[in-house]
Amino acid sequence: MAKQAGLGRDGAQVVHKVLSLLKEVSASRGRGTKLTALAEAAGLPVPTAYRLLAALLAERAVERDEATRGFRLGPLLWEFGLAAAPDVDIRRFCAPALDRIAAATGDSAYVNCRSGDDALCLDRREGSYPIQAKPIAIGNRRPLGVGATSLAVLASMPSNEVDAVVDANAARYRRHGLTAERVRSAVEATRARGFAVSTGRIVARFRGVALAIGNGVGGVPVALSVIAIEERLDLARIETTVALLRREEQALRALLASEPEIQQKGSMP
Amino acid sequence: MAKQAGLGRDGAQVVHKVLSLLKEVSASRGRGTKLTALAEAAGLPVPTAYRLLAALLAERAVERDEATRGFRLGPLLWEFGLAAAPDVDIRRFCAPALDRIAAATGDSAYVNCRSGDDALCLDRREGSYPIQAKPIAIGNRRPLGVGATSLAVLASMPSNEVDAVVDANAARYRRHGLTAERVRSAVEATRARGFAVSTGRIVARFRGVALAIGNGVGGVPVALSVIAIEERLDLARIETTVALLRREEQALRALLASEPEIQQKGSMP
DNA sequence: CGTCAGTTTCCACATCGTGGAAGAAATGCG
DNA sequence: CGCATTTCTTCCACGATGTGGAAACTGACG
Repeated sequence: MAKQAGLGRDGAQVVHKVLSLLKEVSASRGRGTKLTALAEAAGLPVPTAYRLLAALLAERAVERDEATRGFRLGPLLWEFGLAAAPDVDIRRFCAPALDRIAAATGDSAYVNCRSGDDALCLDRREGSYPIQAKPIAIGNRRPLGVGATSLAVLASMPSNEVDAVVDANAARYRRHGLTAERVRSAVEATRARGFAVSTGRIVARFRGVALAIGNGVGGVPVALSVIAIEERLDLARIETTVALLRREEQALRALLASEPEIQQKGSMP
Repeated sequence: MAKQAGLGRDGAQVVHKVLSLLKEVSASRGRGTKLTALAEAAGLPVPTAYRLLAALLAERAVERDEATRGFRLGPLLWEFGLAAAPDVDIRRFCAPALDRIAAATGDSAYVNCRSGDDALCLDRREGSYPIQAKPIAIGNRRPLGVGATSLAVLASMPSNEVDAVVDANAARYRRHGLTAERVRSAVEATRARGFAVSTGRIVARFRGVALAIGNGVGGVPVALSVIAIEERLDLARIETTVALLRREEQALRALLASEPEIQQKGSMP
């Protein structure tokens, strides 16, 4: 009753439900996400989510941690991933820069890219500093605008797309203690400032700074970031870190400009 | 009308249809598979396949090659793959062996594993010989029993599972010029012989020999293979190649026995 | 042993997907 | 070229299939 759109939608809404669920399953790292949480996050009634997840479970598209009863993505999706090598390998393209950033700062460094209405963690390097921020693992996703890296990605997109995405995500922001309004002004602030910092307390006690790579890599919005505990990322350190990020960003941008078409068909080695 | 099962199946059959389609999309390499072919292979009416694929297209789960009108897996699935790191990294485990095999023979070497009723190409090395067999790319799948590598995987499985799989695949074998009968006797022959050779002409002018790794890696049936043009793989050469494969297989088996739990959580580096 | 959050089953209802058929496009062939 | 053939896309009446509220169940915790 009262789906979301009342207009002549094109068929196969189940596909959308299933993929929403899978996106939520891949949203967080660790021992998996509980049924109830997934259902709520995907905007589905619990029994519906249950039925779909049960079907996905039978096909090995998701797994269930017997201890915590949490769902994670299953081997079938990993297998599909093998066959679905991306046309532009953003990950490989950014890897050297990531290495240098993590080495220079000693903190965790991340690359995120846009994936629909989400930011996706493409890669990560752990620095040498004893207290590491690992709130996000490779493959995790969160709504565009939630968290420093994600916000940097969002802010680098054309304004009309930003509007569309923020509207689409409006409901999801609540779960992160945000609103569409706050995200919109955070985008403004990011653009004015030239880089992004964490919006609110996404993960307590951690702070991040992030910088988008020009207007994307191969048409896909991308951002680099450094995340560390609050105490460590004080104003002075933010300044140095941003300078470092900007240097790497410019280097990557130069590379983009020189190479006619960034390396194609990267497969996953 | 007359689905396949008439019994009180558990819900969400759409999930099965969607995943069948995706499996077929990932079955073959190259510029993508045509709608009609996918529909037939997945056992769905064309309009149904069309609707589902259109929905998947809108969500970036599949892409369409504008030139050939063929479907391939899309970036969303690659992204899911990032988050769905397998518990046992068979690929990494077999990599050194693959390297050695390809180097020693000069031909293409493959690792396949079981994935449901399919064999999945996990990894591949190209040898130095000028004429290379590349019928199969990483991530491609075919029904268990079709092709040397796939047959070796199948034959290494317990007999009751073999029966179940062959029954389930019966309809699909036709599309490869095989029957359940022929596959069953090929399994017998493989077990008697100790290794598998290509069943019929899967890919014209090529021949393969394959050997399963004991009874699997971390519970998953796996096989190694070498594929070359027919002329090259004559009887004498088959003997040498099998000996080489067997040596590698024994080495891997020894490794498995020594390591308590083969490397966990391999992610995809 | 009672409470509660999370999970699973149930089932009457109607929505949503279904697939045959027919209309468009694209492709092949004479 | 223009007709024939294949492939793709849209349409739509039908009813099977998925839906989701409610209720039973499980087991963790106090």
